[in-house]
Amino acid sequence: MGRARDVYERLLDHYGPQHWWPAETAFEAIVGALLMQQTSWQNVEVAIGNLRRAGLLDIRALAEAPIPVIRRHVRIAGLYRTKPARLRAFCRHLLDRSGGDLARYFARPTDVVRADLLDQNGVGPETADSILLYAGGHPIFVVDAYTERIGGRIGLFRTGEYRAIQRTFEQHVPRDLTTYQEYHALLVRHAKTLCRRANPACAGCPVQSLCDFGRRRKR
DNA sequence: GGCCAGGTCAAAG
DNA sequence: CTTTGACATGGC
Repeated sequence: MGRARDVYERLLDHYGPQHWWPAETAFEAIVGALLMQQTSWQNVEVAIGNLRRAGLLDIRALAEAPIPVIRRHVRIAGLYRTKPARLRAFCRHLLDRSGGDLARYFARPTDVVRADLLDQNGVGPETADSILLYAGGHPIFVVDAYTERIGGRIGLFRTGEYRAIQRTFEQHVPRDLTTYQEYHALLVRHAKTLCRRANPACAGCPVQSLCDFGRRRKR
């Protein structure tokens, strides 16, 4: 067994299941993923609440809404000059791709959907994989800044290349939807509690000796 | 006040 | 092909 899997067990033991992504529906998960970029979840939550109250948490409604209107609701999530347009364009794409039927949209091989997602403006590897994993039910490992930082720090991989990091996890962790969802969630949870920035005292850390911030780990 | 947050994209080197 | 800058708000 690889260490990537061992780390997972420890994080799960320590924090328990996280039940991510915090979204009611698949579409909400998509909106969240698109808004989440480079912002805090708290702001995204507010933005989504705004959209919901305005009746815009709906593919068709969002696809037809004027940019300034969308902007008013999601401004709090930052990057308000790019996110609203990307959000709307994405909805329009979903519509003419599958008539807004998400189940149908995702009902294709993972690589095919992934490629289609990456073609959309504002959708990079992480956002695409988050959407696949949390909205589409596709078992694919999400690599975010925390994954790279923590994983690199504890020596799970050397590279900084997205696909390579992803492969590392997918090779050592059973290809299971819930497991992938939990692992990602646990890494975020862990980063937010103990491993944020350089934490000199990492006592009580669930990955303990592996979580050695500020110092190169010896092999 | 400065730095950062669950990135992405276009322009340089 | 790798690195760098811009994007923008809110919280600590």
